[in-house]
Amino acid sequence: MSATPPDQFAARLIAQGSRFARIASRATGSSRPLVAMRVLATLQFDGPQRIGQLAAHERFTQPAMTATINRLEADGLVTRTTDPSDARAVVVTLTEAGLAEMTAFRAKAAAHVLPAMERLGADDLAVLARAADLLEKLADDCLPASPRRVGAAPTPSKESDDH
Amino acid sequence: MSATPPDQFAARLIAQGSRFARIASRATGSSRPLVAMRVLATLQFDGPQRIGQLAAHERFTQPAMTATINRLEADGLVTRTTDPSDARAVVVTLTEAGLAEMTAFRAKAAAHVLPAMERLGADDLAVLARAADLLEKLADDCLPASPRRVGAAPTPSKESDDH
DNA sequence: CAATATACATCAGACATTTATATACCTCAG
DNA sequence: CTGAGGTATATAAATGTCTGATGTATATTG
Repeated sequence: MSATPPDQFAARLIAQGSRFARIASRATGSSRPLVAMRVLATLQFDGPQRIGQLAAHERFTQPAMTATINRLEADGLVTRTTDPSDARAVVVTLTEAGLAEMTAFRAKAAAHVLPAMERLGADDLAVLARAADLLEKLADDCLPASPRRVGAAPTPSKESDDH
Repeated sequence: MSATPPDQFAARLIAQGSRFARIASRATGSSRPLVAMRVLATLQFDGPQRIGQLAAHERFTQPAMTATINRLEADGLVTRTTDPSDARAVVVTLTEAGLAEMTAFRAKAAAHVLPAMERLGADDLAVLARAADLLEKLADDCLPASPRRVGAAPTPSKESDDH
């Protein structure tokens, strides 16, 4: 069943996932980084979040997420409020305009991708739907010790990065 | 079968695909843009390619692909030769070092993702394998009129972009 | 052979991301 | 209640990468 040997499996998933995301996203004409759309979606489905939470979720550095939120805030897609329980923290909330932008992005993505999908069988569509869930889970599992108090090795190393 | 309504399907696939790719790729410690690894993989599996072909395949502008190839060439991962059949064109070829870098990337990706995959059942693994194929096909279908002489509308519009 | 199209390179400008550092706030031992 | 140390975010500086415009060489066509 696997045309690709197991050691190529992960890399192929990374390559095809990123290529599809880029090409489909560009087809929508969106001029915003993909991470911005992911942040908006996270805010929509998981509710308001702290900057640090969002950064960890996307494997971004905190300054990069601050900058991303700055841009979204400047465009009126999110609002920044101080966490009443911790004055250091900032809670980011999706605005009506942000929700509208997400909706528009989804519509454009659907318009450009669904035609190709319609050439697939029901089983393949089910595969893609399931794959989206699995990719989310795999990504979460690849994040460094996010679950609370796991007590695993604290990974003291520096962990270089990419992009 | 679908927890997500159809108009969210494409956007969710984009979001989860890009997030997984980023997180898994960063876990490998690679300091190279993902597009560089995709280019190397393309050169490995599809053989030497022109700069323009590679740019179209990744939906990159030609100057961006030229710069990407410059960096790969500077690191000795690809070589540049003039196409004997067209002196304007440049053919990019994978080197031994380039192949080695791909192999190393695959090994690191596997090392970081396979543990999470092992918690999945055989059916889910099959879903992911199939999904990689489907994502590739969908991405190809989203590319603007790449197939030769289709005679379709030449898409005269400007098509803004992103990232 | 001249006019036009193609393939790639180069350049300038814009952005995004990283590391390092600063600031404000919280927690808690003493 | 005070000060040390940790946490959440902001800011600064450096780096890298993308796009659009343009230049150069080659190919194609009438």
